[in-house]
Amino acid sequence: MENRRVSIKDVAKKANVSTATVSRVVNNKDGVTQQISEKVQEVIKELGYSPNTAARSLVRQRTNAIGIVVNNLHDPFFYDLIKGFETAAQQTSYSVVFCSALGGDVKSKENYVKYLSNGVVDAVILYGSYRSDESMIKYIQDNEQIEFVMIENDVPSLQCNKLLIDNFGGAKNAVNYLKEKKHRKIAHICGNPNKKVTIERFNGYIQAMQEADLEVKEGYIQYSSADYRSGYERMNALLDLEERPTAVFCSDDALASYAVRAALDRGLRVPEDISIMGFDNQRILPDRYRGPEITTVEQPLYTIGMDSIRLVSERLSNTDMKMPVRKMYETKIIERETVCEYHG
Amino acid sequence: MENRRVSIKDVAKKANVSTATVSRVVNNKDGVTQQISEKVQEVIKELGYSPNTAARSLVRQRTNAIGIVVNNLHDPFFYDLIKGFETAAQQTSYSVVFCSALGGDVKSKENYVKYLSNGVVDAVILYGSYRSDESMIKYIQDNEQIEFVMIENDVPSLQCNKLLIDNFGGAKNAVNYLKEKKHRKIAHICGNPNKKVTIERFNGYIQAMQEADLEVKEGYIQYSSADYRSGYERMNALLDLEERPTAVFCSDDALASYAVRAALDRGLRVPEDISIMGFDNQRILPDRYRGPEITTVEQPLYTIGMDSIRLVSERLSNTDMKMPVRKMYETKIIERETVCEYHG
DNA sequence: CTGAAAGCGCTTACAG
DNA sequence: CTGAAAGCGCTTACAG
Repeated sequence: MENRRVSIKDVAKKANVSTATVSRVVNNKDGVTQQISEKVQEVIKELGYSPNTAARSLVRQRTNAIGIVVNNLHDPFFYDLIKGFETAAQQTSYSVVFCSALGGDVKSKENYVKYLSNGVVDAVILYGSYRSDESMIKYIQDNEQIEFVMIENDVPSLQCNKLLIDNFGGAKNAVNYLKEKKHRKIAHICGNPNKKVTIERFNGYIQAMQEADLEVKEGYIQYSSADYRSGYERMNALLDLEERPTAVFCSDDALASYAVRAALDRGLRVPEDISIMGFDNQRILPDRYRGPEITTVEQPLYTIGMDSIRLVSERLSNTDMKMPVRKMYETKIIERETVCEYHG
Repeated sequence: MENRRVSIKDVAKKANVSTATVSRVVNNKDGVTQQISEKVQEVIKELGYSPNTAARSLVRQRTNAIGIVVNNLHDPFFYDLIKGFETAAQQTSYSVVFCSALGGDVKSKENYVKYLSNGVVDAVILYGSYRSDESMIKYIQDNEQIEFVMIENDVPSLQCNKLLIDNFGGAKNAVNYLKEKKHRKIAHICGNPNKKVTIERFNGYIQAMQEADLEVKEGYIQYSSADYRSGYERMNALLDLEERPTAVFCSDDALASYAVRAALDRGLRVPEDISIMGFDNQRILPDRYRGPEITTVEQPLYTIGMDSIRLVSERLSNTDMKMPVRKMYETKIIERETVCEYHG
């Protein structure tokens, strides 16, 4: 900490050359005599010199780094996404850094976006869609000189790259799948009300029910809180209904895992007595869930993680690709243990 | 991307003041007329200016950021650690960024350490102890002008901060716990041979066995590969032994989860027929483990995550704390479902 | 209270 | 092939 870092000047002086020459050998530019180059490299090793990233970024107007920001990095929900990021990161020459805002802390998330985009990275990848993100969105809008990719957040006013998931279609498919299994009384437990995906999936449920001419009975729509644990009470509310549903589609797997617990705790069998379906194909469920494996809708997070980094590195090297990319990823039903055919 | 970012010069020109003045209002320094300050702020808002981090870091010789590097950020093993980092991060004014090297990729890890320490952060926190980390360690040695904290890696030659876990003692406690439960035939499945903790825990096992005058019988020590799934075969090898152990202490929970699977698959009951113990208190086990909950040794990763960030922010503001900190964290036995008393 | 100037540590035309 | 100089975008003594 105390003794100043060794700078390019130090090695220039010691090697009896100009800083320009040192810079050339550091960057492997040709036009330096073999002999001088060797001498310089020797001094570099001796002094343990390595170039200052901030200074370099400043003059190059390029950081060669990519930033990712999410909420709750610790959440195992991100397992596949992060793995995708890591895998692509390893294959690129960019350094990639992750930033995380705890909970739904909007201010902190916005600060990270600002921090990153002001000269610490060349591109930022943003996961998630909170309805409270507006001021951040506004900031991004005003700073379009950096590459942005929004994952799973379709803000119409934003001209940046978007990697989207077909939540609406996925939810419809879930309901249709339940319908194929002969269920008619299908309920829905909505997810975190702050997240936009919740609405998209809710709309998918409604639409599918309508198209299938299935009635959404009184009480069949249960609104959970931001805490997925509330899936437990919501399920209980459903089970208390006079006209109990035979299947329930939950907005996400964490919620579904709690719904299953509730059913099990009431002595019901899942899926024999009630079918339960989730969304996400989250391979790691919260709080040591050990019930039956949850039938769900998969979103391809691993692929999206990979694609986002690749997209950004391509765009960063091809300065001519100007139009932002917009891509929608399809979902897939994963059949497991919590849904079976209804025998009425 | 195309149109240059707005710089301090742009706002200075537009506001008819010097860049010095703009800088003063941006940094809330007093000595600027109310009137001028307001004018400048107006222009800043209008132009959407925010200061460039790289430039600022360069002149301040301070980045106000902390970097963390781990292997396999996606691994749910990090749940508590990351949560600790996040929590402390939220309470500090530093920006914290995570970097991850996939697998045991030493080169990539080293590159991240270099990248971060060359002017992108003021301190780097490093988790983990691979025996292959030597060249990285050497680099850190040569660059002690930045704050480093090594978590769970006691490199004697390094003069940096160290937050250590008492793996040796924890392993001893595990064996003693098993002994209290009347087990005499206690075997051990070693962990990833590339990690130093494996050795420490192994040594703890040996030492405790000796002190308790318990025999380490032929075949009682099984060496797993770097893949925790090999816990399965290692357990089978143990169960094939003529003199079968009645308890096995595994080097980590992931390994233990596979050991349990192996026992269960052979029709044995856990713990009635064989007791199995892990290490880590990893709350999320791999591959949808659904066996009995594993009795284990907890390492306080949440606390360590918090402490490391706090430590570093303190040291960064108190320039006089020169001696690096070295702290050892104790472990704790967590009793769950995979160990019971032996009735011989 | 305000600005001109130096400097943080680099890179890169431009001369020679 | 090599170096002097300008400049990236800031901040901060130093004058005034």
